[in-house]
Amino acid sequence: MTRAEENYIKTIFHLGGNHSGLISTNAIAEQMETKPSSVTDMAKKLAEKNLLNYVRYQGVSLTDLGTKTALSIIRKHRLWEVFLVKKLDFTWDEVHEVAEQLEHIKSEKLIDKIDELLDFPKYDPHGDPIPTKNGEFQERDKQLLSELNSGEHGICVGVKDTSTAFLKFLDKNQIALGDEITVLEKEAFDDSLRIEIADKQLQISNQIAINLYVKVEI
Amino acid sequence: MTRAEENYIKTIFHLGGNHSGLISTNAIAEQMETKPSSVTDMAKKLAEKNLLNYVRYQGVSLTDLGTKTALSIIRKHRLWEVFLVKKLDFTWDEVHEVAEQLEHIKSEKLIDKIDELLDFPKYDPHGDPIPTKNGEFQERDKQLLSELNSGEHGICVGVKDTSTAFLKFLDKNQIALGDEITVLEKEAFDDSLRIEIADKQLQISNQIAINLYVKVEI
DNA sequence: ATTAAAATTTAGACAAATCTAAAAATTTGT
DNA sequence: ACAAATTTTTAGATTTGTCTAAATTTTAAT
Repeated sequence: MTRAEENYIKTIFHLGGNHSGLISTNAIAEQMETKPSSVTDMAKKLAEKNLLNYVRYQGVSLTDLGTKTALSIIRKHRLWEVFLVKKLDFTWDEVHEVAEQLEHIKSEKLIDKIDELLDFPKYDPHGDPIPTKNGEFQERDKQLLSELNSGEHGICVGVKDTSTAFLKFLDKNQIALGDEITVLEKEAFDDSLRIEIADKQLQISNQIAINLYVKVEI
Repeated sequence: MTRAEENYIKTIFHLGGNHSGLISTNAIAEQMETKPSSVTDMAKKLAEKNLLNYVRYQGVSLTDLGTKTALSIIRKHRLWEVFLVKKLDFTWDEVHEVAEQLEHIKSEKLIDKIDELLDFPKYDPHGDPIPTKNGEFQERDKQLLSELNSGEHGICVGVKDTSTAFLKFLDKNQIALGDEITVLEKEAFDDSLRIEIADKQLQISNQIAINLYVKVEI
């Protein structure tokens, strides 16, 4: 597989192309910052290779082979991210760009050894789950912080937005994965939250709360 | 720089393109298993970018910029090789193929951190020197085992042939970098050698001796 | 010094991945 | 339901890196 093909497969997976519905040419083009006509060309090519189901004028979905391929690429991406943070002291906002390159390295032995070196991590630095070698993919039970009500609390387990700006904001405010967050008050007017984290109180906007995942203790 | 461009620059460096003479189109084509006409095209392109001096019908040599670029790629290649052997338990015959891919990853921070993780190694698993970040490149004082006479001895510091076949042969015969080798007898008829290594005696052909580098103690 | 052989370059073609502009199909609004 | 708007596809062009075949230049031989 070429790098371009792998990038299409990965993007389609992230857009939900394995589930019921079809993903539109436009949606893919927008996500990949390319033109719909380019997507059409590639869709035909990948359908030919049995990686996609492609229905003209309707969109695409991943075949089983396509899904397996996507999971393999995502596995590599996330393992490399963990490697960069744990072994090379990269910060969580620096890893994406480099992992985008490393995910295309072709060597099964390499990625299995990296997995072993890292002691088989289950989540990447942003809290996203790492598929196993067999393509098993366990989505963590989580919800957005914005869905919590006053008095409820949870453990911060991931971010939705992985932009540098957002990640640096979290660092600055000392919000990290694993921290316990309690919602003290929810302001009805703008949906901002007053939260307690590590014995400190903090006021955060809804924009922050809809990009932080928490796991609620039962 | 594209991957193809980087591969040309690296190959030209290995063919000695920084030194006095010009490297022929044919030599490059043969080394890269491509056609001379393709090399001509690329030579023009790289000359345009000030990486090569290109004289029509004569050949190419690297400019200072080209040499600097080549050293940067070789540095990455060799550091990744060390990483694979030291951190991921690859054998020295397995590393080349993967390092050929990893050397093209674009991130200065990444390779500097790998360098640091490995504690700034000076030589790769085949005994080849690793250029510094500034492109300093210290060739080790070494000679071929075949150049030694009876009774002389040296430390094994590198291999000329890095093929799997040769490296596996060395492993099988327990010849490793750092071992002391003494030439007991040189057979004039076929230039084969009887050597002593780690208190064991071994008969090796000239073909082996011309591919093993040793450093002679003064 | 010519000529034959070898090496090198040019010209034209191709595949991959992309684009623009025009055509076709689908969706939406009334 | 049907015209308008939107989406998608097609057709044709472009770039990168490659190839083959023909032409050119250099080298080697007598």
